[in-house]
Amino acid sequence: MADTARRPEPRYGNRPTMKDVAARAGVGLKTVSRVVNGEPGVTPDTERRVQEAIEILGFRRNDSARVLRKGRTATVGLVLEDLADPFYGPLSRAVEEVARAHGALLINGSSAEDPDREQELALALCARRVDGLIVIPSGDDHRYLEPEMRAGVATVFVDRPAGLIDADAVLTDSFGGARDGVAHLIAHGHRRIGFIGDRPRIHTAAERLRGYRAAMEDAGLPVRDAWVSPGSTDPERVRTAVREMLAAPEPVTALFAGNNRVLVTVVRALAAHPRPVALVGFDDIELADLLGVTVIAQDAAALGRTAAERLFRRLDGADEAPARVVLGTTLLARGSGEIPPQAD
Amino acid sequence: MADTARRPEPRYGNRPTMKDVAARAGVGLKTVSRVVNGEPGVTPDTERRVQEAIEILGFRRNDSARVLRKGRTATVGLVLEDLADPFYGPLSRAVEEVARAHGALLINGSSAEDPDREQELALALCARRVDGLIVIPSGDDHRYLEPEMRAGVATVFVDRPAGLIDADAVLTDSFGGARDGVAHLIAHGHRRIGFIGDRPRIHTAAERLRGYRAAMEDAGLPVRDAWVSPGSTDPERVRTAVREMLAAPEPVTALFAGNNRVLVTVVRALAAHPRPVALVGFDDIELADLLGVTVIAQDAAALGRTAAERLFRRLDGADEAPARVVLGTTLLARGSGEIPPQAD
DNA sequence: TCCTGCCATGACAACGTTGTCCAGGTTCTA
DNA sequence: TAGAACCTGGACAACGTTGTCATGGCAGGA
Repeated sequence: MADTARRPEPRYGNRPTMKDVAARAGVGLKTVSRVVNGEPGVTPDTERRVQEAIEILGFRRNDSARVLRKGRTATVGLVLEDLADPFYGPLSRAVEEVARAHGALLINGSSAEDPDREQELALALCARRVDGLIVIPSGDDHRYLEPEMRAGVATVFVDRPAGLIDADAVLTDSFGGARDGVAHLIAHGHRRIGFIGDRPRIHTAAERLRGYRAAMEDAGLPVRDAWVSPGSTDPERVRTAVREMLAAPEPVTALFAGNNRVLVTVVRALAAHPRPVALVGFDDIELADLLGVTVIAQDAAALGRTAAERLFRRLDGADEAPARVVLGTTLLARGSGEIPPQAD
Repeated sequence: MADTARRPEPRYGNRPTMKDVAARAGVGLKTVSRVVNGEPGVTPDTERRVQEAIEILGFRRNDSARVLRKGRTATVGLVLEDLADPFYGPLSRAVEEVARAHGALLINGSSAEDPDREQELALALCARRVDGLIVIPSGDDHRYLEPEMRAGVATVFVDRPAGLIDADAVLTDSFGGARDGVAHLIAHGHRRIGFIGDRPRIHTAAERLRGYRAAMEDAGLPVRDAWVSPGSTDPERVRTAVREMLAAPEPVTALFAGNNRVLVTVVRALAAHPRPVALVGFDDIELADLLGVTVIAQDAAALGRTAAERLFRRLDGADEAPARVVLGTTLLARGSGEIPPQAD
């Protein structure tokens, strides 16, 4: 027990190190390092002996130590809102593919739309010394990241811009998309259109609401307070909003759903409604084609890919000024958005 | 330039270290460590001085170094098939929540159903010395993980069992679920039922096919070769399979879809078909309720949670024998599975 | 034969942190 | 007041790897 007295916990289950391999192969430590990393300057015979020792001992290089020495982790962090949301799956996957192409791994975590949790996560990732950070912000103040960014952590924001700091952002044109969607409804004869979105705290939600108002204004149409939901993705509140808008003194004949969560609930609510109501949603959702739901589609994978590519360009030394990239949307007409206004 | 000659790359962008903080605060290195880690034995006054220095320099502890020293990374790896698949989102998220509750971060990667890529990823995670590994296997030989597991990497397999090694596995009862689903169709009068699943290489796919055959046999029904698709989730091939089964000499009156990918394609194909065809699918999918699709639902989040809890029990020292946990399924009757057989 | 130069190899320090141990000072007790 | 007990603080080594540099052997040319 004496010789392990200084080793309170079995480190990594007492794995063999390069030193052990070197001893076994009867070579120096650095030679093992050379073999493991495929560096030149090792005789085939020596290499074979080292490889055998590696095999026998079941050695695997400890990348923690490597990282400490090299100063690069080959890891990027992704802070998103909820990995379980079908919108973020493809985004995440796209980031992962780009990272993989650059030999990097991905650590990701969900903020659950909680600014404190976002900060905690992002800073934990910085403590791990990720080379870069991709953040889908929940909060609206990202000054806490300034020291990190100054210290060299490349950072790109996706889906929503950073708050109170100057940083790269890759966004979908929420304003334009919503305006197009609402204009589409107006073009099909609607004059009283309801908007149900997420909390206006969230940048995309605010932008989409702004797009809705712009389209109405462009067409010279008024917007009644009763036609705009206060904002929440909670199914119960969305259902209430739908019910109230359809029962208002000036009832809406069409609805615009501000994101995928809201959209599925609205689709369900309208399915139970006797009178046809036109509907356009922001975000495509699976099987929306079969249900004939017209949507403003955004490309989640493209968001992720674009952000990741920008991140790696920075990591590869590009020294561009922070910029905002805005991706367009696509209107997919499938029926629900082309229903004409129905009399009561 | 002389003093940086030995430093070819700016490590972590030249971040301050505890040494720098110590110098600034006029204390010893270890005292900074104590403050940072909230260890006792520091006067309030000293602590304040250190905190100030930390603030001014923008110091953040380098967890890479910490990990090297402590031998634990507080990180678990998750190897899944495709982060973009809506089935894996909730699973991933559930794992993340459990990890978070244990103070660990999650590195995840997609194998894209490629055994080599699965191995590459899993071993890369082991090289990073993740404390534990959760794997949704793509390959059917996991002997490559044996040295790692012996070396102390806790490993739990999810959704599909490990191949050729003895390890924990958390599975859904694919056999029972499929048998129940097919029995449900039989109970509604069907005698000629088609099965379209994924490649039988995949354990769950094989089990579901077995469940289908068992249900048919239990009912004394024959299974024609033409009723069983060779297995692929490729939409084109699924559509072909549907078409051929409906046009076979003994055409099927009902279909069983082996997973969510197959199911959406089958739903689309049947929507375009003139005659009603009964359908039950494995895996619930969003909006399936509105489309009236009867499914055998499995709980992806429960899979992830159960696996992660088992993993952390092991990390906390539990020394149980590897076991297999099987979670049940739920039949959700929504209409498509209750359509009676239709004459040609 | 001797020298030059190259090549394979290894010794050593350093990356930034934490665990151990010791020193010096203070407080309490006999 | 001496001694013990305690507390704060710091020096030092170690974690496992990689970059730098030195060394020794060997081939080739003069």
